[in-house]
Amino acid sequence: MTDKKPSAKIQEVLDTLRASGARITALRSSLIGLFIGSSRPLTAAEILAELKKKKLAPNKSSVYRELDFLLELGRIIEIDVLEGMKRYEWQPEHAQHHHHIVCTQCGVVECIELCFNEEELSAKVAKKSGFAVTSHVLEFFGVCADCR
Amino acid sequence: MTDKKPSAKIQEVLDTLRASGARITALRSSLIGLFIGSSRPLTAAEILAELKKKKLAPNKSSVYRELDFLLELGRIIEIDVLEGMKRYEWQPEHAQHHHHIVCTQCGVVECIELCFNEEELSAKVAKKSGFAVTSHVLEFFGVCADCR
DNA sequence: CTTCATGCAAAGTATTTGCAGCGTC
DNA sequence: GACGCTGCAAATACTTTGCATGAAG
Repeated sequence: MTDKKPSAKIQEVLDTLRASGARITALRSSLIGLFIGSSRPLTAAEILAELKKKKLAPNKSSVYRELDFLLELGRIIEIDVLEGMKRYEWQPEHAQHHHHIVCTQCGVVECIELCFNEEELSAKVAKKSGFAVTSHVLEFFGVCADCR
Repeated sequence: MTDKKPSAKIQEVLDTLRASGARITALRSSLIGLFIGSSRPLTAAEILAELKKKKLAPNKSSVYRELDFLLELGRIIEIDVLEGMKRYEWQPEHAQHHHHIVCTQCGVVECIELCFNEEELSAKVAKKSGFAVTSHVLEFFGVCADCR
């Protein structure tokens, strides 16, 4: 699968959704566009603000419901970097498991990929705890280059 | 420093607090006792319930304020395992940095110590992101032995 | 014209704050 | 008796829900 222009990518997603019986509404397509165009995870408040800029101004309930919808389909995932609110991140088809680093000064959140054996670590944890380990969360905190 | 009976340990903590000007109240000593006697991180609601069992039934504001108090002193730390509420964990004097595993069925939270080089990992992240990495959060999810 | 999606207002959950009174030292 | 601590009620922040209306297919 080759890379596509964002607009083509959005169209592809919308087509798939429509084919599965979902309606394509202004909120839905704008929100998906927003996610695809964003390299960072977004909060509900940020989404609301961004959509307002685009003259959409949906109700917050609708945004939360849309997030639930995309979550259930696995199109986005929920992440939590201890800010007291959740962030949501688009999952490209072959999304690689990755982590985030949060600037404790300005709050910016960036994605990072790590190259260490997380499988092995999970296996260790499973052995130690007796749990069947299904997932994990690993987030870093620090001060970004700009804030230093 | 040798191990002490919980009650002796509590007394020691209370003495230090008193010496620094804090008052020793029923809530304060019970809460500290609760933390010292618990091997797992607690939520505000759990604390409230436990104290009620001990016929204390404090107001939730007081519990939250007491948690803030202990947090500022570094006697407890805040942890977040994506439950929508915070957990608080007692920090023994030479507390070792560790992690948690949460059962996605019954919600039980256990502590685990990992033996892998987290310093090294943080350094890698710092290099990759350009951030000055100050801390990280690593939590595991799975199904506990009882729930399987 | 049938569902799915939306707006609105109200409720829910976790936590915080202002303030007057009480308890510890 | 001074000052820290407490209860209470109200406020805040984020998210969820019920219900009637609206729009996509």
